[in-house]
Amino acid sequence: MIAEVIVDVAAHPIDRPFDYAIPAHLQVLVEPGMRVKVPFGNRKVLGFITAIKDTTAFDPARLKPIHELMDVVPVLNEELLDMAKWMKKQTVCFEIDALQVMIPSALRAKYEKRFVLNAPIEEIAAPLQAYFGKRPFVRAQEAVEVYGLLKKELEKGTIVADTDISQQTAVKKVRMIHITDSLETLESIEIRPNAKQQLKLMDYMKENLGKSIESSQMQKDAGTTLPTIYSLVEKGAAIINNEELYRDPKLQSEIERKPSLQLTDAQQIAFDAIDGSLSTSKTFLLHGITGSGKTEIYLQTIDQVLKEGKEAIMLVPEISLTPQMTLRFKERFGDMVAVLHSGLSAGEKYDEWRKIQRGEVKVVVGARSAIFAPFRNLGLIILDEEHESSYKQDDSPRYHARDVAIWRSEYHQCPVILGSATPSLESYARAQKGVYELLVLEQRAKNQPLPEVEIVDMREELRSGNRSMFSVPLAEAIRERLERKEQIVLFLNKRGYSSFVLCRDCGTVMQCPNCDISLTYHRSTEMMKCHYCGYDEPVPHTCPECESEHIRFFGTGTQKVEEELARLVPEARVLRMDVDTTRNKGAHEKILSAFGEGKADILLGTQMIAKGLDFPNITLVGVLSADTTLHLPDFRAAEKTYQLLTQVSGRAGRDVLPGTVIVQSYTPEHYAITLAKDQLYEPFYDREMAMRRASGYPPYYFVVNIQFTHEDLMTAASYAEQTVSYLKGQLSANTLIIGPSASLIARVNNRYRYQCLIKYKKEPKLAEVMQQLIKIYRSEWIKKGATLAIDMNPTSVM
DNA sequence: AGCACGCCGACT
DNA sequence: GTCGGCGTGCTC
Repeated sequence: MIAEVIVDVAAHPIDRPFDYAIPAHLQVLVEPGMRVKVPFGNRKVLGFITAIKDTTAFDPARLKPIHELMDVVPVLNEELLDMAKWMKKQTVCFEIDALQVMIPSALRAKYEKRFVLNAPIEEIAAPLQAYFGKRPFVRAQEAVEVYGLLKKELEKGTIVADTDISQQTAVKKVRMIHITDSLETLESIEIRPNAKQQLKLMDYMKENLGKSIESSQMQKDAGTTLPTIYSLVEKGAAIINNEELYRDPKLQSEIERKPSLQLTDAQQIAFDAIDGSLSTSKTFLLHGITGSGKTEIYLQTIDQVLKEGKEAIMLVPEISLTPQMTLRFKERFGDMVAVLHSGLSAGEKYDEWRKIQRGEVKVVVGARSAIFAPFRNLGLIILDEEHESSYKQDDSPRYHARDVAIWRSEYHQCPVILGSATPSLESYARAQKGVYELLVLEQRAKNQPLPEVEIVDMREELRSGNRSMFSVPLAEAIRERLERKEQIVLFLNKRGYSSFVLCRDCGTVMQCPNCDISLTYHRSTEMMKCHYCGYDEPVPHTCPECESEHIRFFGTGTQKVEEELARLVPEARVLRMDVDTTRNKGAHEKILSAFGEGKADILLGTQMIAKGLDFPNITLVGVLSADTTLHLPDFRAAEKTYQLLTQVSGRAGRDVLPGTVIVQSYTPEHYAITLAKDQLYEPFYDREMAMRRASGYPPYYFVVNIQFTHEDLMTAASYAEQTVSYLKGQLSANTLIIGPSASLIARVNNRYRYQCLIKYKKEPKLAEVMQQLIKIYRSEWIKKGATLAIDMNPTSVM
């Protein structure tokens, strides 16, 4: 028997199966989808078995045997193995990357170099002996200072180098003590009268007959020690056992289960349409304005799927995976739900994943990667807020969860629901063409009116002498709400709004030495930081160029707004929510719940507050500048602005109190802003589609972005140039090839970035041409230190 | 990607 | 003389 293995080496020449002999003792155990340790060249690596076969095209005499089997149960099933092959083609990634992204990071390999003793310890140099304590090895990291000595031993063969491979996080185990349920057994046990500890523990056990208690807990409760427990275990009072434990099993039973809500007529129509197609691979686009009750439709559809004995995946963007959201699912489905989000530790994610793999849960709620949940009998996939760009992974494998969802729906013959108040143009266009079935919810579920939106022309404000970031109407509205004890949300687009340091004498803005981007001022740490490469340095007191002391912090970060707000309304209690204040685990939730409890009047934040904020007392939403996303050099700028404004407006007036939204803009006449005012999606769609058609962007054209980086500007440009002329020769005449041009941020980490763009409608040879391009890159450019990244269907082209 | 093999300059 | 620089080639 021979196994095809995809090894854990992400490199072009390695990106294919390698055949290995399966040793006799493993032959009954091996299955595709299991992880194995295999010899590869002169080292050992982890790999995935993708197939098992009887013959090989390779010289059978030179086959190496699998070194070790890592799993008893495959971590990937046949569906996911097939999908990896599809992803490799679809996204131009390494198959190993596709496989790795499907399993929890805890299962990914950890390689650690070690020096292993290969002779009695007395035979090695004396200074080295101390490094090996009782262990037969030292980690290479621990022994850097005696590297020279080690090298000599390596030559003698008294020490050998080795790589230890393990998975990153293990299954958590606890020592459980199962006390016998028979009082007679306990009473028949003889304990010497002077063994006070044992007698005390015996009393404890008699009180807890038949119970299973964690040993640490028992030690605490009974005031005893582990050896004492062991002595009673030996006498037959209890059984000791190491057992698997799920990390933090959030006491499901404490969450009160809640029944379904009554659907409105509109919800019912949408529900019926989906319910009638549960065994087809149809894709539905559920277009419902904010607050129209999409979630209730999801919940009831999932309920139907569960009744049929199938499973469901519910994807949400990471930022809207709030405790409120997960609570809602747990209330409905109890312990049938696993939740996967970035706030979990690797171990916790692994545990949630195992619940799915073992069939202990039937519903998964999670961010992008939850689309790979190893369900076997999938009945429904939902992508809420389907337009969100976070559904596309921005490094390899650059997959879009929507595409994976549709692939899985075909595999399982189950429907996909794409839900959004502001669908992506791609999805809406498909719905128009009848590829997806469009379902519309036009009314808010509680029938509240849409909030009133006022657009303030900031140019007027400037003209009338108001140079602050708060327009007169916004400032007034804020004061008014404060008086009425209502709550306010102020929203600041993060992009383009980081604070920087400017010298007022020479005009210098502090730049990152490694990247073409200005450094961002971080007040909490008093550091200047580069958001691209991580470079940081202390805030200077004088200008680094002209040594002037007239330097000032410029720009409008949330911190800056906070300061100005303090001058405007000193009495207001302000909560700030941005990357700085939410860095710690759970900080996000804390801020939100504090705001919900009315501990602050104003919530000030970036994108992350645009989602899932559902508090009845919010009656004013202010958008400080709607323009920042609008003028980015990206074909999706208008779409993103429209989506953001709609999303943000939806935060106001969600309950009985009517809401007002004030949007400040320097280009208030732009259609993305005027049409978002009344949530006129269709007109926006038509306008934007016309723009896309004219400029040759999705959904009219497919786009591929190819980016080069190199230490030398001219080299990067030259490879991009060569690529453009190569592509022009290979691709069809009506395909547009744009560039090469420098990327928006032309240098990151001291590497120059050049890119070119392919826009095509039909290009049957594309995959092949990309493979050819990779071959050229591999055979020539890679050696010269270039990198190449191909992004099929990028969400943005900046 | 790693790692070994292999062929030329500055040190004990 | 040797240590070590990184070019080249291979990995079932």
